[in-house]
Amino acid sequence: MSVRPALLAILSIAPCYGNQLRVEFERRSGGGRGLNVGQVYSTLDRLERDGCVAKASPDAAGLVVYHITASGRAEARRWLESPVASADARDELAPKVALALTIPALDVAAIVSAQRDATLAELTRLRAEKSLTLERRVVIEALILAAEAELSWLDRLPDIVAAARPYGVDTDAPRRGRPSRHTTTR
Amino acid sequence: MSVRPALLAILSIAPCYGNQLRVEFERRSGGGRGLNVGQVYSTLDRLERDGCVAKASPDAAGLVVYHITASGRAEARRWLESPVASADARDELAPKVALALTIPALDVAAIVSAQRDATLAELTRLRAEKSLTLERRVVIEALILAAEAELSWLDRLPDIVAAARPYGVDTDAPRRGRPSRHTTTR
DNA sequence: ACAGCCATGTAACTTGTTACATGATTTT
DNA sequence: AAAATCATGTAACAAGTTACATGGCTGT
Repeated sequence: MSVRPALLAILSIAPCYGNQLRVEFERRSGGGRGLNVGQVYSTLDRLERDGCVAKASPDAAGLVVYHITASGRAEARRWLESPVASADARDELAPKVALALTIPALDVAAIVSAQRDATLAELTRLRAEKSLTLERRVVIEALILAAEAELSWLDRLPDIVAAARPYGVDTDAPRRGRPSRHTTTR
Repeated sequence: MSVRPALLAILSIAPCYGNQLRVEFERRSGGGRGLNVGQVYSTLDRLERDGCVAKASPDAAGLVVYHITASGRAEARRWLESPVASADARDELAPKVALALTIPALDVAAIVSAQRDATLAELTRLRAEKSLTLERRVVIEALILAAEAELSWLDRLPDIVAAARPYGVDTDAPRRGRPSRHTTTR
């Protein structure tokens, strides 16, 4: 999953400092991807340069907290709400939905529904393609099967969520990796 | 699909010049990905720096032809023969197999078989994972469905190839995009 | 002749990745 | 006190992407 929009999405929940973002990223995107801290800082630099986040001076504990800006919040929402392009959907979609599930006050069902539409459209397009070469046919067949699997997964999502979260579990605010004496997150 | 090993694999068939590699790459990897020529040249620079290819002086027609070296050939073979890691398999595998199908004297069936073993092992591992968090469960489910789709595709491959290539079609040597008066490829 | 493509590059930029340096805090 | 971890960075590099400059060749 691309790092930049994901960090922005996490910052749209609550301000975070650098290393906290790494922890939250891994926790909320379903693991499977270790994120190097260094990349968090360089991504934050670019986000700040682009006016998506603002850097606060180190607080009493020496932590450098970043806040999201209005334009950053808009970019995060755009990313969350727009379907993943089917080309890179394979490794991009599931972590994104996992992350979306941890964001409060977000209509994940609508996002999933939009994604379903997009994937179905793509599947139709793929099936209609009159593939000429063997190579193309081979690739098309893989894309079709992947799109079908993606649809199955999208349809199965409500059950997975319901099974894991019978009543509604608090997954709201970012937390520190290890408790410390510093000011708590909120 | 990653560009570097793919270019190397093409060069293992026959020497090529820069723009020819772009054309061959798109033709042999089943389309779906336009490759910028600029990237071909910078990739060739790195390959030359790493001793994988050697640059010839411009020929009579002004074309700069690259030849693969022994170590480049070894790298290409390693890439072709080793299964794709399941993390990035989704967009990496199909184009790679498509490309492999266009390489003469290559045991594609063995490659596919090795890939099948790897994917099956991965699927078993995924199913065994005791996912704790909802996010992880969501991702795992997507990976399982994708792996199953991948297995279906691998199993269907012989039929696809047989259907498209009843007798055996020549897909050997790289060719120029447009015929020209220059020396032909071989 | 002129438009368009072929072919070779170069430059600037984005994203991702690893390794390292530094200091503070926490645990043992 | 020593070791491990937390936290903030920096530097170097790999890979991909786009845009542009240049010159030659081709087709109309």
